[in-house]
Amino acid sequence: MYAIAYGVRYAEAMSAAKQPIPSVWTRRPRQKERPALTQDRIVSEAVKLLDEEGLEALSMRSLGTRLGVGATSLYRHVANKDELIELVVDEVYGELDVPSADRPADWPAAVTRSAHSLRAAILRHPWIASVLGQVGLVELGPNVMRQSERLLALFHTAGFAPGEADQAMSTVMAYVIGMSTSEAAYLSLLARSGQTEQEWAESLRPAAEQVLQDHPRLRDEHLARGYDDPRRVREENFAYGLERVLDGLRSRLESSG
Amino acid sequence: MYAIAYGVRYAEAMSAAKQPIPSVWTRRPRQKERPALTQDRIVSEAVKLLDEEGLEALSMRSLGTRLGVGATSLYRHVANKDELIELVVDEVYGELDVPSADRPADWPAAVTRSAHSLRAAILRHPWIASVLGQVGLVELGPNVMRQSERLLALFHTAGFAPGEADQAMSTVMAYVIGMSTSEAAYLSLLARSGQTEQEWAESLRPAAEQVLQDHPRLRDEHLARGYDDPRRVREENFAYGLERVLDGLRSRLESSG
DNA sequence: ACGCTATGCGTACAGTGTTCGCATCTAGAG
DNA sequence: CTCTAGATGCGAACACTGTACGCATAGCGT
Repeated sequence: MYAIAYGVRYAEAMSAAKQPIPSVWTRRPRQKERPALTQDRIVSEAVKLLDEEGLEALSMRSLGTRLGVGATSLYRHVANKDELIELVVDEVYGELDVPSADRPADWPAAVTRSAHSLRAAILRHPWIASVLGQVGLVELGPNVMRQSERLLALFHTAGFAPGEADQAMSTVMAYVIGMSTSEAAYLSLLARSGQTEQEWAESLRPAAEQVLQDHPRLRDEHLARGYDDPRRVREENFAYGLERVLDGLRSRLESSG
Repeated sequence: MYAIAYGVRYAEAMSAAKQPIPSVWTRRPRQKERPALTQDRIVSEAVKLLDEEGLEALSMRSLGTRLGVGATSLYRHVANKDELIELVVDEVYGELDVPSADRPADWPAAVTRSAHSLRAAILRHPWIASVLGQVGLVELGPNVMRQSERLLALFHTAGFAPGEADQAMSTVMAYVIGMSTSEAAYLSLLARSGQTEQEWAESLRPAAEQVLQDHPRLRDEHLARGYDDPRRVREENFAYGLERVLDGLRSRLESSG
């Protein structure tokens, strides 16, 4: 498919070369037709593809096609698919909104905002749940480092000592990632099923109730909130846990400083 | 390979059938030679394969070979590779040690123990990090439900109201999973590199120090504890965060009850 | 005008998950 | 003991994957 398109483009270039005034046409035709394949373009197109069609739709060939390029051309700018995925993860971290550390007393609000921003990014790109576990060294990505540095600043100005600030940050990050990736995995499954959440829940209800009969406590919890708007429930659950985590950190800060 | 083995077995059965006393030999030869392919056997062999050779070594064919069986035979007992993975995840949850809810006051100790047990299971099977994000509905697995029910009991007897106990449990689970899967992902990468952690750290040091120059706060944190035994550091980090989470939950319990 | 280097790409290969239809084995009924 | 129905194993085949290799080309510096 792209081979045909390329053939056409190539023919145009050839006929243009026959013109007596080559300078204008031969100088940089490439730039206009194809904005030059670059790592940035590959990565951001990969994110788009992942958002639109999900993780299993990302292959080197499909990505190449979207960029009007052969699959193997990508390997000039990216070592392999794993590296591409590392880059994609770092790209997503770039979307975070971490406030700068101004007034020390505001740290809980600032961390809360960062946490919600991370959750939102994960839910915007649910495929990241499947991918986070495969990437060993996220920590070295430039965006990850930039945002970590900013987040760390919040904990430092809050009064956490060096050596402890990192632990506090990791605690919050672990909570947010754990909570959000589980949400994202669920939402991915839902999306793959093609149903709305209501339909899905309804079709699952008989099996669920069957299996909840032997688990009274799970059943009680389900009955307590199982019929509210699920999106709202998820947000409340996230906020609840985040408050507990921040409470725990705050009390530690007060008792030690 | 297994085709040859099967051929031999088959020939034996045929020659045995010629004997005048067939009863002993023809009755149930199958049972002894091959313990009958069953879903349980498939799942537990898959776990062994994953532990020994890692996630990318798990294919239907390789798993079949280990069981002395063709790849496609597995599909009689398992719908999918995805389903196999769901089963495998549930199997791992079966290893958890969640104390039963006896004395209400002991809940922080009991939850702490459960948390460490979950972390240990994840680190014993590091591949689970890569796989957790792919499984949408872990919650319905029988082992997951059993352990959740037990964990929930801890929070109920602690005094958390129905509707809140689930939130408290999710908070702890999210923290533990977030922290442990990130550890596991790192350890998987390390294992794939074939190096010891010291070698690995040493070979990474120049690049790391280079990149830490522009991030003074990350650098400080690194210098504060970067030279201790990394395993110990990870355990301390985990314990620190867990204490904060439980503190937050405890203070919530005291202020509302 | 000429060569150098970076870039694109077609081909090929080994390996994947999964479907299909055929052989075989096992249990139970007559 | 025989016969049959259903469960189980399996080889071949298909569409698709990531990626190594080598050749063609483009654009730049001389």
